[in-house]
Amino acid sequence: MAHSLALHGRPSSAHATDMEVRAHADTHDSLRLWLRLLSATTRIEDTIRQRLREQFGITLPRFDLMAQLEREPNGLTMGELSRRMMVTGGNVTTIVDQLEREQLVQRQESPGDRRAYAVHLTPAGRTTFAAMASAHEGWVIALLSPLSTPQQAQLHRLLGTLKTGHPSAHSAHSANSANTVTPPSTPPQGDNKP
Amino acid sequence: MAHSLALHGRPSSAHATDMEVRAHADTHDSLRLWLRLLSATTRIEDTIRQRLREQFGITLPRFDLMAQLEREPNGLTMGELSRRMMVTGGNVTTIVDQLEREQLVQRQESPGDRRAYAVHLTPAGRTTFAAMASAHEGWVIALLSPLSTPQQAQLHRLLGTLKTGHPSAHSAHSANSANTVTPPSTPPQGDNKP
DNA sequence: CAAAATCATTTGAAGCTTCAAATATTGAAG
DNA sequence: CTTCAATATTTGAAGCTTCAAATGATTTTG
Repeated sequence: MAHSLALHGRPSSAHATDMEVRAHADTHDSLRLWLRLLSATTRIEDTIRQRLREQFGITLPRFDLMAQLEREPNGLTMGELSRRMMVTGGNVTTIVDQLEREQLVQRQESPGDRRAYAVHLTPAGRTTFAAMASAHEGWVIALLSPLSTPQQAQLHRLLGTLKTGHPSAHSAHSANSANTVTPPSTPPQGDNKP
Repeated sequence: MAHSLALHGRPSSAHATDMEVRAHADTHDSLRLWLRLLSATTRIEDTIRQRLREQFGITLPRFDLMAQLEREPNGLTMGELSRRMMVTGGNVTTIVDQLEREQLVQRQESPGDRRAYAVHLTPAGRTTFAAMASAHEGWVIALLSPLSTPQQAQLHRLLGTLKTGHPSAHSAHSANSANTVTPPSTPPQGDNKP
C-alpha cells in the first residue's frame, strides 16, 4: 500500500480562505474521509509489516500465504492459493519458491494431476507460524485499542455498509459473511489465457 | 497495498461450533475489524488505481507526485517530494524520471544550490492533472456514497480517534489537522547516510 | 583554507506485483 | 487415437518500493 495521500490537502496555509472553502466543503469531505481511511489503514499495515520483518524476518505476503495454509493439512494447490490470496499465479510461484527455500512450506506432487502441486506447511513452518500469528493478533488488538469495543463495533458496521451499500443485518457481533476474506467473487484476474 | 487478508477467518464451516467461538469472540473481533478495514480500503484503492490506468494511462504514484506539484508554481526539490510523499528518495528519482520522459514534469536547476533540482509541472502536465484530479474526486465521492453524509462524518470521527487515541475535538466538519496528509513527522527514513 | 560532516540525488540489488507469453497436462470431440 | 480447448504452473518484462552504497556539492570548523 503506502501511497502518500496528497491530493487536495492545502499545504498549511489555509488561514484566510477558510470561508470559501467551507462553502462547498461537502464535496471535499469525501476526499478527506478517503484520505483518512487510507492513512489509518496504511499506518497499521506498515506497522505490522515492519514488526513481522524485525521480529520474525518474514514479509507480509509470505505470512499471508502461510496463514492460508494453516488450516489445510492436505495443502492447497498454487491455483487455489492464487484465488484465495487474490493475487496472480505468477506471484504465488515466487512466494512459494522463497518459502520453500526457507523450508517453511513444501511442494508435493498432486496424486491425480501431474500439472498441480499441493503446497503445505512443513512442521517447522507450522511451529513458526503459530508464534507469528499469536504476536500478530496481539498487535492488531493493541493498534485498534484507541477505540472502545462499542466504537469498534460501529466502525465494523460502517465499513460493512460501505462495502455492501446497505446496513449490515446483524448489529455488533457480525458473525456474518466470513470476514471479507476469501470472498466468493472472481480472482483478481487471469493467471493465463491462451 | 493489496495483501490478501486471510489470517483467522474460518474457511466456511462454522456451523456447529458457533457458541464456543462466541465465547471469547472479543479477541477475534479486533482481527475481524482489521480485516474489514483493510479490505474496504484495498477495494477502493484498487478501483482508483485501475481507473487511473485505464482512463488516463497513469499510475497512482505518478498521480500522487503530480498532485504534490500542483499547488507549487516554483516546484519542489526531490528531497521535499520524498518527505511529502513519505517514500524514499530513490523512489522519487524513478518516478520523476518517468514523468519527465512523458513531459509532464520537468527538472530545473536550483539557483542557489547546484545539488538540488526544482521539479515542476509542465503546462501539459498541469492540464492533464486537472482532468485527472476532477475525475478522481468524482470516483471517491461515488465509492463512498453508500454511506450517508452523517455516516461519513461518523466514520471520519472514528478514524480520527483511532489515530490520535482520543476523540477528535470538532464534531463533523473536522477542519482540524490538515488531513493526515504531509504530517510533520519524519520521512520513512534515510535517503542516504555516510 | 582544508578536512570533516552534512545534504541532495542517483544507482543497484532485491522483493512484491501484474501482465503476457510460454510449457505441460488433462479432457472432450470427432 | 488425434486434435483442440481448457487447466495448472512457470517465466520474463516492467513498475513500485526499500535499503545500502555511491557521487557531488555545500557548510562547518579547526
